[in-house]
Amino acid sequence: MLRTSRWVEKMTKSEVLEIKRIDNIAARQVAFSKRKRGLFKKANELSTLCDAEIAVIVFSAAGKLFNYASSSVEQVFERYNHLTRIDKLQHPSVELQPYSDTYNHFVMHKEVADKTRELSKLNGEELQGLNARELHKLEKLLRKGLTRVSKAKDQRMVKDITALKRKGIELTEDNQRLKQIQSLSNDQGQSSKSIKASSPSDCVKDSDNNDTSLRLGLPLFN
Amino acid sequence: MLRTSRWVEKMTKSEVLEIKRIDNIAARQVAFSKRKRGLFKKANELSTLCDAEIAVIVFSAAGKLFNYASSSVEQVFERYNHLTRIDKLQHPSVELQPYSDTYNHFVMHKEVADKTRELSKLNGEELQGLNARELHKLEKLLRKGLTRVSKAKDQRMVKDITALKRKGIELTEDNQRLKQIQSLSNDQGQSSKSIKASSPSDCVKDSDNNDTSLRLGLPLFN
DNA sequence: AACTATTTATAAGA
DNA sequence: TTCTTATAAATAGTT
Repeated sequence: MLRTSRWVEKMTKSEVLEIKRIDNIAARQVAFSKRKRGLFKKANELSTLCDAEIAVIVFSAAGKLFNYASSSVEQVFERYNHLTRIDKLQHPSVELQPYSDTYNHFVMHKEVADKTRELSKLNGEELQGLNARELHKLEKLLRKGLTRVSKAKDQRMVKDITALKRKGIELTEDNQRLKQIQSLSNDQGQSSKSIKASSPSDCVKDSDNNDTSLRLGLPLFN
Repeated sequence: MLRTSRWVEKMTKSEVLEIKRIDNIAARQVAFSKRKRGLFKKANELSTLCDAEIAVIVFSAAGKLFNYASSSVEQVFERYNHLTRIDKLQHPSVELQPYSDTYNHFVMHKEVADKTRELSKLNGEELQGLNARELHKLEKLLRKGLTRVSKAKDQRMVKDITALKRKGIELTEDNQRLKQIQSLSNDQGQSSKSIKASSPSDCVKDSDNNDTSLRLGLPLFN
């Protein structure tokens, strides 16, 4: 009798405390506040009692961020990424699950997705998963690194182009002087020859290069 | 009497349940296992009941990783970084703490360090915090993005340089022809004039540029 | 791992 | 939000 009545009582209670989304907004907010506090307290106790490094990140339904960490969230992130990336590189197959905890059934199906996602990221393909803001951030990072590396190359090339232009100007000037002199010569009686050859390459090979010629030997890419 | 005895009893118990590191290794491991399970359960309940997105990352004293996440750890990381970076950029001063939870006293001093670290990362300085693997990955990413963006610029500049060189060669050839013609003229009796002016710039302004001159108007950077 | 005594968390109500 | 209280849940110690 007593046994039965207690069992019925328990069933009734467990229905009340069923773990599913609380529909009443006010009740949900109150529960969130209380349980969040409880969760952080538990995390802190576990960390202290058992010498564990813990981070708990919570986003409320409204999107507000709360967190607890025994050290710092960033430090835990780095440690996590470090470990899982090594694991993922060493165990790319899903079967070799390196994790074992009593809540694997919550985590398992995510781990599969996470691994494949992580791997494809590592391969540098499939950046589609990243949102616009993430991509923007990546782009800015790329731009920043790009700037430094390409600046050196640009400077080199600009220098080359400047030198070539300067040489070209000098040559043009020389050319014009020569033409002037020639026209003076022509005025003095000699008939003119066509300045331009039919093909410039005709005489490239046998031209020995003096100091105004354009064999600068600029290394474009080294 | 009863009251007093219960109070004394409670004091004794509370000493036993004091939150501090458990020295006995076996007891600590058992507690870790039990409490980790409890923590993940609480996290799952909070997530389900209150529609919250949660990640819990736990490193045991031995360094083993355990985690629970309502969605995925990576997803929560991204959301966290997303939010905190915006916050940190908008509120660089320590006084404007955007977070309010009951465990701020655990988190506060870390947030200061985290913020400065995060900011300096965004500024592209102090990449020292990243390990070799991270840096290598970043480097590869940078190289990849760099390749695409700088390829266009390179092609443009190479084209410019090639064009300049070609023009220069043509000019040199013309120059040599002119010199040849001039030497022929000199042989015919006229005394030679110095080809080079004292300063080339002397005649730059009044030279009207013909088709072989070097006013190409190449846009190096637009 | 299972049990139990006890503490702790928390839902409901104020 | 905070307090109170009844009750459920977690867990330390023990087996």
